[in-house]
Amino acid sequence: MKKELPKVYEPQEVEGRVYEMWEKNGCFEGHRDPDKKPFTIVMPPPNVTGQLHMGHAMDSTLQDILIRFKRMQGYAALWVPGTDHAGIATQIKVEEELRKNEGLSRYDLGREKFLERVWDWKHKYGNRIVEQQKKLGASCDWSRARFTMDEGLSKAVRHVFVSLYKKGLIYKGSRIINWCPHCVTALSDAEVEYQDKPGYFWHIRYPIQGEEGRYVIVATTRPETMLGDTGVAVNPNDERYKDIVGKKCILPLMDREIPIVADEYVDMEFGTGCVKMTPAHDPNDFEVGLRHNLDTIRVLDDNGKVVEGYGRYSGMDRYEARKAIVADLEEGGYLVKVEPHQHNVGTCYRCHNDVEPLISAQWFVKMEPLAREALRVVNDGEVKFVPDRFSKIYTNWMENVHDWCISRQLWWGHQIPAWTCEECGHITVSEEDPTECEHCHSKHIKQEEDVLDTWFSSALWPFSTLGWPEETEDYKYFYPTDVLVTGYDIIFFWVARMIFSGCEHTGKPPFHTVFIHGLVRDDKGRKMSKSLGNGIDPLEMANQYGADALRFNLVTGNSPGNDMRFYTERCEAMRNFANKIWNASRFLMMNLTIDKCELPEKLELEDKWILSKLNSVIPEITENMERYELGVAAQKVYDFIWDSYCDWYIELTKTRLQGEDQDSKVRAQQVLCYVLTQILKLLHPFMPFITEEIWQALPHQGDYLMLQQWPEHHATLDFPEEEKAMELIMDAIRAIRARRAEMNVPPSKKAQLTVSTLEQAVFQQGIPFLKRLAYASDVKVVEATQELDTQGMVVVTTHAARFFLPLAELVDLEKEKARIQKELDKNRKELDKLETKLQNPGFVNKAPAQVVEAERERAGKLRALLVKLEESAASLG
RNA sequence: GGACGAUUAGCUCAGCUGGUAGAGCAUCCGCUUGACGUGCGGGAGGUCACAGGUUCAAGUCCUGUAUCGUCCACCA
Repeated sequence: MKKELPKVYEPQEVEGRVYEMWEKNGCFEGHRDPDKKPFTIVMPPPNVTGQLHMGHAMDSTLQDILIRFKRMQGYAALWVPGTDHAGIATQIKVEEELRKNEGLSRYDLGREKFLERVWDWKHKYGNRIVEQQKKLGASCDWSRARFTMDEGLSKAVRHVFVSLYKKGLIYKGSRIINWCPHCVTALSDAEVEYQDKPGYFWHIRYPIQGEEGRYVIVATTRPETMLGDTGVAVNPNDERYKDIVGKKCILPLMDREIPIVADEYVDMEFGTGCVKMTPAHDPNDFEVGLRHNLDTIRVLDDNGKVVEGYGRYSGMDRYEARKAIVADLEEGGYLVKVEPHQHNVGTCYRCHNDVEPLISAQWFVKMEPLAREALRVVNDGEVKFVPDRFSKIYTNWMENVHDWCISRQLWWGHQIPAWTCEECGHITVSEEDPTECEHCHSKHIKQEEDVLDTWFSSALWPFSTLGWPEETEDYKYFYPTDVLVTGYDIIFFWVARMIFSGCEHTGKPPFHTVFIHGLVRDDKGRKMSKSLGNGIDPLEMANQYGADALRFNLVTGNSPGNDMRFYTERCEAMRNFANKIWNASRFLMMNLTIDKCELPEKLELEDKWILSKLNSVIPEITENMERYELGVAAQKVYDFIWDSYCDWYIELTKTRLQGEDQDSKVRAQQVLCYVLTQILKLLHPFMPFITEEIWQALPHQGDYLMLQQWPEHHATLDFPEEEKAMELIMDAIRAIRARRAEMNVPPSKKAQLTVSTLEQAVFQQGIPFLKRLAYASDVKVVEATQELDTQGMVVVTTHAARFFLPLAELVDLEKEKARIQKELDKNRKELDKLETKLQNPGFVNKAPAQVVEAERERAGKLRALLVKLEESAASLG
């Protein structure tokens, strides 16, 4: 069954076709099988309107590797894909389009019409990212794809909301929250990004009432908030201000009397020790205000403008107002000084405008009771982070978590299922839309306008996608899921919330392992971003080098949880690797006369060597995979393929393949084919396309490589003796090549070879290999004790043998002596070190026996080598 | 102010439970060896940031220092 393959692997020609084959034949589907163990991964749902970036590519690749591996191991593997409605992100995008194309705002359209537009948008672009995932080979069960605003998931959201509300874990309250005046919505603490920004520290004089000429100086970074000041605080232990506590001061510009209170919160060392209190616009002031009964006066509206009633400041934007107020303070003689000041400013994670803390009526999830269990499952190891260090980040956050603000002043999302009675004011919260107030039965009820935080629905993702709250078969079989793969950047947003939600609503943590990866950065180590324009499109890379190469690039050369830099050159290197396998397979197929791929009864030395090596690397790779050391596993596959299989084994078999012995030829093919098949399986999770394509062209049983059994260790294929013998021959080949290279002897110039050794049998077997790979025209193996006429010979030495080549005319005798001397020195030094070690009773007594034994063996080899080198030196005179 | 990560070959990084320092790229020499020049063979290049400690043995474990980076934190 000879088959011609193109000389260069063409991923573009292969990938689409292979993917379609898998998909059409249901290879990705997860089947509930009572005889199998389930293995489930839910994909972190990308934004429905998003485009695939390198971060997604890495995330998906890692998940696909895991799921393919587990599938081959015989698990009922299910990878659930889907998309997120991404409240703010999507709404902003559609609003921008609307403004650009039609000059309209969402208010012009009204809620209903606007939402229709967003759904249109979703239908138009929602599938784009799905198609992009497919290009990378993602083996998701697309028939189970979900969207966070699907009917079923929306039902889960409502169920959870009602349930938490009934337990008293959701409440509505007027609290100080983070507000984005640009997005015009409340944000949760997690959605605020703090940035160090240069600013100023304005020192302002507040006159003390009734004490002519006396005043306090407060310092602020946001002078515009003074409009809402309702007090000044000092530390109760501060001797400087003891006498003024309880007095009042006059708020400049406003001429308002505000009390001076004493509160431990104030740091005496910092600034002037006097702090202006703006309870409506600062979380700390809010707390102080509560303790001292200060008024709350909100001075900024939802758009960040000064509200009515503040004269010329009203209607000004907060920054404009800041300027005006500072100018007025200066004019009024209240401004004492201005200092440059670096401070931490909260910004909106979506639009990066400064967040304004303000008091607003919002809905919250009470976190403390939920956090308790979420901490326990991680502390008790029911949920493990890989790498482990992220569990600390998680617990640290969870221990200090504040109540979660879940209402958003948006339209796109799950509308809060709470209805306020216009007559009695009672709030009815219900899974079904109510027709009347549950308290007074009035029909005049109105649903909350706000929607829920996007992360409220994503928090339910591991179970809502499986049909929960219904007790579906999928839910019963596949839940809890197994591994969650995601970047460290959304541990708080998402992972933490999934864990407490899973615990609370399903009674179980949603997964046992959180596999965290880092960010993909550009070649200079910068974050890839739209504004920098330094993003590298994964699809472009896949197009150019193949999805397999891209995947391999993304999974090797970095360790879990660490960021990686993306180098196009590495894609190229991986493309070359794919091509290498392709050509190895091509070579095999060109020589293929068998139609069944099974091992022969009789195995040659080199066959046993490769099989034994394969046999030992399989469990290593499996273990690495199971420990999420995917990069290490990939590296081992890479090395085995390129080094052991291609550079050595294939070369070793060439003599037989091109020889006369038909049986031997067939057996070589069988072993080549067997090992290649095993290799393809090991490589498949990493490079699914090319491995499947080659496998399909090889003799095989079964339909698809992706559904084959993962390779296992076979005790009958361990051949330690043969492995060692083969290594002796390989050492010889390497040494002879090195010598020839040093002397610039081209391979075409063959030379007679005499082997002087105590391992005659081994080297007898090695003759064909020495001929082909050490460029020997003829090989003579003699007993090491035999006297040889080595006059005019170049000698190559390994610990097992000495090799003589009649190439002396090519070598400078003096240089040769120097070379041998150098080698002698090096090895003597090495042996000295070893012998010291072996004479150390500490080492011999305390080190494990096998380590000591290994060192003894090494010393023995070195001694043998030294003896041979000395002989060589002597023969040169 | 806390916590964490990084520091290994010219560059980018691996190195799992301590046991003779590795890869890719770059570089140098040689090779049309009938799978592959997206290749083959050979070489050069590291006192594993620094200082202590534990150990028979430390790139690997512990303590501290330095530099860079990230996250968290209400310092006006």
